[in-house]
Amino acid sequence: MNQKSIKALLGMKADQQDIVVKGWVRTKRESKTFSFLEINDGSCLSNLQVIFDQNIPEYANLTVKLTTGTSVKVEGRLVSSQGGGQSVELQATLIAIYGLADPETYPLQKKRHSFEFLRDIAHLRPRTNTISAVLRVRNALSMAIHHFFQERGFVYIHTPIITSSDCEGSGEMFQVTTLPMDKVPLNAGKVDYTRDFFGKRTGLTVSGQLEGEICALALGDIYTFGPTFRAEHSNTARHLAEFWMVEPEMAFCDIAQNMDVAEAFLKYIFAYVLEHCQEDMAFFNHWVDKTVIRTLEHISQEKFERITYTEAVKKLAAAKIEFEFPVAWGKDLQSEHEKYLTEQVYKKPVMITDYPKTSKAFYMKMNADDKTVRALDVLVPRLGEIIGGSERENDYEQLLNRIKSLNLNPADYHWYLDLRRYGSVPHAGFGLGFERLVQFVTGMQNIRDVIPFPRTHGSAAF
RNA sequence: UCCUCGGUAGCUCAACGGUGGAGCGAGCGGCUGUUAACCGCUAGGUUGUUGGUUCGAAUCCAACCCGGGGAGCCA
Repeated sequence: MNQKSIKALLGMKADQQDIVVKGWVRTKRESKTFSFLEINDGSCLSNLQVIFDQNIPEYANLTVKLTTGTSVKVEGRLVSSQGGGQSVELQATLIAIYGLADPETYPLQKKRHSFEFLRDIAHLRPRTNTISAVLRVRNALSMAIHHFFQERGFVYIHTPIITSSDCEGSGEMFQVTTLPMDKVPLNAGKVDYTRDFFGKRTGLTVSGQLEGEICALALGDIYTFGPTFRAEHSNTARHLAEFWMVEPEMAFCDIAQNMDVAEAFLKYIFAYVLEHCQEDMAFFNHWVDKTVIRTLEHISQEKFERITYTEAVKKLAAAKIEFEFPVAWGKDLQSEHEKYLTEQVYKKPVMITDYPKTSKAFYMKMNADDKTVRALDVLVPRLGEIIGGSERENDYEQLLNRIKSLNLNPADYHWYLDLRRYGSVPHAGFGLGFERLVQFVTGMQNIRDVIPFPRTHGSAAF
């Protein structure tokens, strides 16, 4: 027997004998002497139409048992379809059931469900069109990211998940401890971390950047791609407590080259997914956001806008519309400001650089004006910030002064400072929120629907 | 964490102080190369939880729990 994925079958010619398909029933349309099944095996969005009649064993029994969600093996012949919805279909000679799905209790129905409802049944939602398409696109995007960097000679680095370095300013950390929570050892009234597993306070990483810099200053160009954890009480459609982040770091690289890489990176990925996920992307374009394909095609060709923070503030100050939050140099750009720039003024991704030093992290390179740092935010329409990065401060004295002026303890950063004491070079990098990328590419509104098992404040089910 | 809207049948919603309904889904029957199938019938509910106001609460009030949207923080 010739076992095939549905994806492979749908590309084959009719009149193939002894085909075997295994998958799950999506719907059934039955009549007295023959019935239709639609089978999905996850290999692609499309279902395979199976036609079976009373000549196959157990026909009457099968029409009762083959309800939505049932897992089956179908043997038969691939024939050209007489109906209009598909070119080929499987004329079954045998249907065997692996597992039933009681229609009285199986939550997935042959109708549309809200994403909110599907989140409550996250163990079953990958069986839906939208979520399975998301997961296939997610997979393709992962591959695109590796392809892009590997083609350019970047080395894939695995930075630690458990870390003792709190990348200051990157958000609250989840603590990692083996100390007994009901009887925490104390020393002079404070938690005695010398008795903890690592002998010091540790947490889950909020960024692999600092370790990435270590490796970039030895290997040249590197990237990380791994899970990241932030214990923020964020409750929005674009925040997760556990998410995946891509962080390239490049030695002998300044802010301008950093922007070049970020732009080429996004364009490469968009073009890749348009080429490799045509069926899934057509689905998103039809059912989720009717502009996604046009937007991706447009962006993968257009040049990204590049402006400084100061120029952005001028643009906003000249805007004819009234903002809820007033614009002034030195203040952070609000969501409404970013939306205005990407959606009203430029209608494409905007790269903003040279932010006031007060609103950015300590490790960003200071400009000659001593007021701004070489930060880089890449903003996209609808979502806002998808990439955040910078040229790093590579001057030892400057970095030490920044650490001190922010009341951080230089001893905590001794190895980070060492990178500037020994063979320091200009270097730069950025972080891409992987789930935000999936959101942007698919048009999905809520970040919880582009990761198989979302972790957010107050929710870690499944 | 703040603001805001919501929680009623398996799902999506209506009823807005006076005996809780519809569509879809499900079950049963019928019909047709069907494909958002179609036609008929049936079942399905302590209205998120707890307390309060009232002769009477899904409806008004309070607290809590859960969810959506927005904000902040960021990727």
